[in-house]
Amino acid sequence: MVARERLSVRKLAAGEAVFRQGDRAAAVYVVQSGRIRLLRHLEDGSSVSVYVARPGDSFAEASLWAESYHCDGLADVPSVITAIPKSDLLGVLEDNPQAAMALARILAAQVRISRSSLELRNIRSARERLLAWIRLQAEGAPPTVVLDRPWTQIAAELGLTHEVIYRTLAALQGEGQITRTVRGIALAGPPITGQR
Amino acid sequence: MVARERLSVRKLAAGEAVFRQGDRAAAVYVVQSGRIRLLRHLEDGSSVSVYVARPGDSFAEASLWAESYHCDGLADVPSVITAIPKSDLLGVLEDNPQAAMALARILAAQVRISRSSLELRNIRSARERLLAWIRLQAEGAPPTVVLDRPWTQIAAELGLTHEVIYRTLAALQGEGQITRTVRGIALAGPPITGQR
DNA sequence: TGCGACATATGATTCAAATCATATGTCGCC
DNA sequence: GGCGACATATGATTTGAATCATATGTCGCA
Repeated sequence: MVARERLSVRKLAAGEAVFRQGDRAAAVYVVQSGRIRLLRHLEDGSSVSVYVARPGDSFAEASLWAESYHCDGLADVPSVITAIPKSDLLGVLEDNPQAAMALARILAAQVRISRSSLELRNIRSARERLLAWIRLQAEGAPPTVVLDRPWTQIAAELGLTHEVIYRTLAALQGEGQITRTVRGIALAGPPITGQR
Repeated sequence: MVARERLSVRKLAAGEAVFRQGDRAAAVYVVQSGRIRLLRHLEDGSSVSVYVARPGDSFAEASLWAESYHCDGLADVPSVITAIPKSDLLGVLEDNPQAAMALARILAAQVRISRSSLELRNIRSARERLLAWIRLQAEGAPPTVVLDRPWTQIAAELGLTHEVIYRTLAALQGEGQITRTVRGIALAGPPITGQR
């Protein structure tokens, strides 16, 4: 493990940036509390959310081999994170195979997450895309999924406008496919068993 | 390195499967020649191409920690691959930090690739999406990009129908934005410099 | 050499999501 | 407690990609 003295803790207000796209890559981070969103900017001014790190998650691991960050790291809500300086981490990883393997495993998981988003994006129909997303959320966590962010944000993550999301939610509820509460949503019908 | 005897070489015909979604995960692979496509199946019968491995690339690294493959591995063209049995590779990685770090680095690169596809998918307009894709291809490799697969396949990778791709190509060419040759495509205007 | 599978190409039509508009609801904060 | 920012919600209209149709071109192969 890295000596505790080297780890610096940062507190961030909602909307504050951990780093900006193009900044020199200096550290890998772990979320203590709150939520950090990685946002990539496109030339036309729009942006994509590529990852959302929650408590316990690390982010910006790729900075270990990159000169600069290739996306913004923004706090969605007030957050506390730990920064692990790049050089320190590289040192530990280079003579600790367990640690290096743990990192590889984390990265493999991220590949899977990212590919899942891609899979979701391949579903053309807004209705089916949203349903698939809800099923993903419900997997292993039924019966009611509690949302920790507004639908507007979820809409953007799904690559849909919030208008379609609200309309589709209304339609699905009308059909009895889902039931909604203030900050929650539940699938009707047999719950998904979390096998795989 | 893994003893040569443990590595088995497999030759695949075009269309042949290295493994199928759901098969027990037994090995990680390296492409010697040809091209292997990872294809994930959706419930509705459609599918997404999540990765394309070319000579020198490894694939199915996540199988190291997974019980079973979560996508098909299909040879696009006649291919030769090397299989590295999971247990052998785990053994090597566990007491060779350099190897483990190399794996982490490969995985970090895959995260970036996958996030790039996601970025591309976020561009709504077929025209802009295609242009962005061409720019990505052209990056560092100008002036003419030689295509090694038909537009129909590229269309699917981009999440567009081949009809729109052909129409958009025709339009872009008409505007003088691009020039096309039999198996090639070139951007008009100042070439992209490969800095980053 | 000729058949079959598939890529390239383009026209016509449909359709679903984006866009534009607008209203109400919620919540933090001065 | 009232103002402003933003989420939720829904209607009307536009638009661009999907779909359906069809034709020609290319290439491997029997």
